[in-house]
Amino acid sequence: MPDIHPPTDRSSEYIKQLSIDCVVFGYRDGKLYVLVPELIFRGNYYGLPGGFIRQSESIDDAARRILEGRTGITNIYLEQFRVFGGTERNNRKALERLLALNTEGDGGIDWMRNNLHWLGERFVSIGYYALVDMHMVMPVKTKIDASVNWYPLDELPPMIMDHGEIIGEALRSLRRDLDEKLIAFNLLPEKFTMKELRLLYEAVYDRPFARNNFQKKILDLGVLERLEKKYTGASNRAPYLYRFQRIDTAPASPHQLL
Amino acid sequence: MPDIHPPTDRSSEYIKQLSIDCVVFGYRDGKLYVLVPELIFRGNYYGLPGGFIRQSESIDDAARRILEGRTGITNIYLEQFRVFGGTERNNRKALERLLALNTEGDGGIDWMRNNLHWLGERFVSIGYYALVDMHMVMPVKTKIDASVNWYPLDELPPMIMDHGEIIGEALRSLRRDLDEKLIAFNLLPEKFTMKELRLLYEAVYDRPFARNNFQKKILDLGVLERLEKKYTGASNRAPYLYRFQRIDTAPASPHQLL
DNA sequence: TCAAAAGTGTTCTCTCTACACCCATGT
DNA sequence: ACATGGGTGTAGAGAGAACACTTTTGA
Repeated sequence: MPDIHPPTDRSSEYIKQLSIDCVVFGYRDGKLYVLVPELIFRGNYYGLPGGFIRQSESIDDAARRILEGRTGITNIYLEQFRVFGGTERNNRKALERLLALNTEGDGGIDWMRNNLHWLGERFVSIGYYALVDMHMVMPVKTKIDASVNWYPLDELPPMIMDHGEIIGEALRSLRRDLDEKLIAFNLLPEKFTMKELRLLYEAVYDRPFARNNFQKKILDLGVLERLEKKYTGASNRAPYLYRFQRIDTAPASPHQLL
Repeated sequence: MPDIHPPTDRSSEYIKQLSIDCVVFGYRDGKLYVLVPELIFRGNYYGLPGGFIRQSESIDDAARRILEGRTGITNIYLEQFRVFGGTERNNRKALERLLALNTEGDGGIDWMRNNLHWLGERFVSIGYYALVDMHMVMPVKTKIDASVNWYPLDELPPMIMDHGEIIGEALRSLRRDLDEKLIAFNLLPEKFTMKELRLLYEAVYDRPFARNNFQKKILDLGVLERLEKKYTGASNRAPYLYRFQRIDTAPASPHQLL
């Protein structure tokens, strides 16, 4: 079980009152999903995966470390999208109440109780969104998680604090960036059909795209490589598989090309 | 002389290691300007106007407070655009060197020396850009400024740390937002001619816009109110003045309408 | 009457959209 | 053969760019 690298006695190892919250997007079968851990408190509390920033690492590195710990995959596509800095972003009272209701000596609970002086302060949080291939992710619990699961965007559990709003802002940013930065491919497996890509776009923008026009628009971008056909056994024409165009011999993942 | 509200003995009043840097854009005579204070150190050091976040205020409020102190105007259009969080963002060595070279007991120098334990840490900084009507601004020095002046974008002085990069990112964000959010009017006086607005666009995007097409595009937005003509005394047709459309009777500044 | 600059209209092109048609595949 | 769904082409609508022309103003 990975550590979320929280403050310990050496809490000065981390920047105080500054956190990172990550909205991890995944895609499967026509739906966008978000990776949401359930907290160990009794009573169904859900919060975004997050963490803190070490004195010796950049905020981007911190976000990457936090996400690699939660997803088990490296080289994640990450985008900083907004800072949340309202004065109401303080956990002390809620934490004290929850800790009073959760007295058993669970590791995570103990840890939070020991670090309440730190965790109970007002936090400014930097929002990152991540795009991952859901099939590559094995969600990993930290010691403060009861579980970590994927939830469709339209069936999110009630989120603590402003984490619901953070997801909303992440989606707005994703919609703004998807076309411009050509990052949709980070949500798909290496090989995919045009229909899969189109359904992904429809899931992100929550609207239909005309089949033929979408194909033309995407192919005209000139970033896809057409591969072999995909025979599914269905009694219809087999679609081609495509791959995001890799530049020369670089064995890079898509987002590094941009 | 306003205070920049920095840490004092009661440094716990502020969030540590977290700062705000502001890129204040102004426009005049076909050029974009940025408000840049010169620091009191000998040797021409220029840094963005910035400050810190009180425990009792949101980051947006902090940015507003910082800017109101520097410009003397309220109701400033503000946009958070990015966080800068590299590990190299640490002033200690540079500060110690500068303080050693500036031994006279100036108020600002003393204050920095007294707060070096605080100011010398690594800082994560939230970037805001502001759009103001240059003619309304009376730049105000804080105790660590030697002067505060407007500089055209293409004649910026050498900036400390990563402040040059911050300005570049602010401009990129401004270019992305200008059309989408209809915020150009915050850079102009209340009444302006179509040519002034067009020259502003040309300054922001550093490219020409066709006169007639620009006029059509802007008027088709339906947000401008045509006022009386502006007689300049020049021997040519007098242009109309326009005003950003106010909604009903609200005496609001433009950005509040969005 | 003229030059300068503002206002306005027209055409051309390019892109996006909608509709149509053809092709491959397994039953 | 036929239903199903993928690939491709074409005509129409709309946005944007280029060009032209008219109007106003003060010398």
